[in-house]
Amino acid sequence: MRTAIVWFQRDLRLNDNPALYQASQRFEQVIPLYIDAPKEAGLWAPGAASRWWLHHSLAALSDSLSRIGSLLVIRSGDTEAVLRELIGEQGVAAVYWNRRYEPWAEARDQTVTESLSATGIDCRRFHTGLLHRPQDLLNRSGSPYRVFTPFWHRIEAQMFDQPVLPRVRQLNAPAKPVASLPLADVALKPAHAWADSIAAHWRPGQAAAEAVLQRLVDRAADGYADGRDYPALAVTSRLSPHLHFGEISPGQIVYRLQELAAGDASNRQSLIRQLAWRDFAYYLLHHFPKTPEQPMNPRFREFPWRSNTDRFLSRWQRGRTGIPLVDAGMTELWETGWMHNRVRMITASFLTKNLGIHWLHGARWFWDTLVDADLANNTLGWQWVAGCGADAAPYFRIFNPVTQARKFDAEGRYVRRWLPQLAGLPNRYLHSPWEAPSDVLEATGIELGSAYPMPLVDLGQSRKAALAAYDTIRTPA
DNA sequence: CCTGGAGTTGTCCTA
DNA sequence: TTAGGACAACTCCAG
Repeated sequence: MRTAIVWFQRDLRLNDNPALYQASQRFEQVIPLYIDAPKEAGLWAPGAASRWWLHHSLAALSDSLSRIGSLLVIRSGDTEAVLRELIGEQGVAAVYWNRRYEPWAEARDQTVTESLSATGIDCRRFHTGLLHRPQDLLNRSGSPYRVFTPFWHRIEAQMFDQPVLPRVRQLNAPAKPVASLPLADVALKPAHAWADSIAAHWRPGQAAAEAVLQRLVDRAADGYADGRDYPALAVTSRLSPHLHFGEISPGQIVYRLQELAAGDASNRQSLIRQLAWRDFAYYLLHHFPKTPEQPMNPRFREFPWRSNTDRFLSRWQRGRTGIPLVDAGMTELWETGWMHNRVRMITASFLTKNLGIHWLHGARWFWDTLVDADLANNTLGWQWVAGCGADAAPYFRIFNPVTQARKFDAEGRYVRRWLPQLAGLPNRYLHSPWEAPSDVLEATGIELGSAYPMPLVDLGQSRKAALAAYDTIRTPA
């Protein structure tokens, strides 16, 4: 009986899973394995929200596997040591897995492959997490793209060329029992009561991911293209955490989006572009592997970020800046493990530009609190906002959170949902309560400085300070 | 080889 | 009230 290990990482699904599918076709016995080895990711070991998701997603995967005659094996420790141990126990001939694309993972997987192959183990890595392999695309001068639009023009025509594999319906477990840690023993689930709050908003696992996609297609992604900028509307796909953990593949999403009728072409196109952005984020991470910590634009190494961050940073983290839209966003993040995309840009712009705090502090907080925390997307997003990344926002583009709120949350539905203490304010003052006359504040019983803070900084002054700071690193004319 | 246009997500001032 | 211009620098590519 020939036996293979299928090593699960960020591909926690039975559908369209090439490593699992190929192993199930070629081997009589398959051992599905998850290895808990957070240290191997260094600074980017999963944060608290990711661990919560991972715990439940592994439970769902384990349940799915048990329905097809198999069992998820969970082990903890150094990846290569764990693999070797299991190979020895079970006389395994091959290890199959789907690639992940973070630089630390690519380096580790290369080492593991070389080492196991040297001792006669057949190691096979499959490509399924992205629509395009990062190393395959270069511009005409042979260097990596740094701007999204040319990258998009290059891949646009191929977006639909994605094979989708059938679900694996049966898996033979090895005759000899395989020891596994109980999921609860792998310190994934945070003890905070905080986890209960996120749990109310999400259902991890492949089945839920497919239901989310099905609903998106059924609604014909109704209003996505026009509505995705309005945080009070529930038109975004909310697929991001499912995609991050590979409960669904980008190929499956593209495949299903093709069903949308011609009348929904603009919604479909908008969604497909978002998947292209995801590919672009991984593309940049592959070609510029230091960017999770280092600014892509070297000039920003000299940028005068605020040195003492403590007071401002913690107020931002907990949504106590005194700017309602920023605080609403940070509250949504804290309570649900997710934040609307436009509000991510606005809260990030406020941290980096108005508070002058290094984008890495923001990236670290998002990393810990987002259920969809993803190294490529997080890095691209923060560097873009800070102005130091690829295709970045120009230095003068500083979001005014009040202007943005009046434009994208005109009725105040989003701010009132997350900051109920301000709900009584009339729309006119909701987004800038410090401008409300005292009789309006009294009538609504809101005391600025206690029930809700005064603004941490003056928006106009801090904007000017940011422009002056950016001026110090501009090239001389 | 050179040149010009265009580029996910903005703000503010002026006329 | 609203539209237009200024606010960089750089990347990529079509012509």
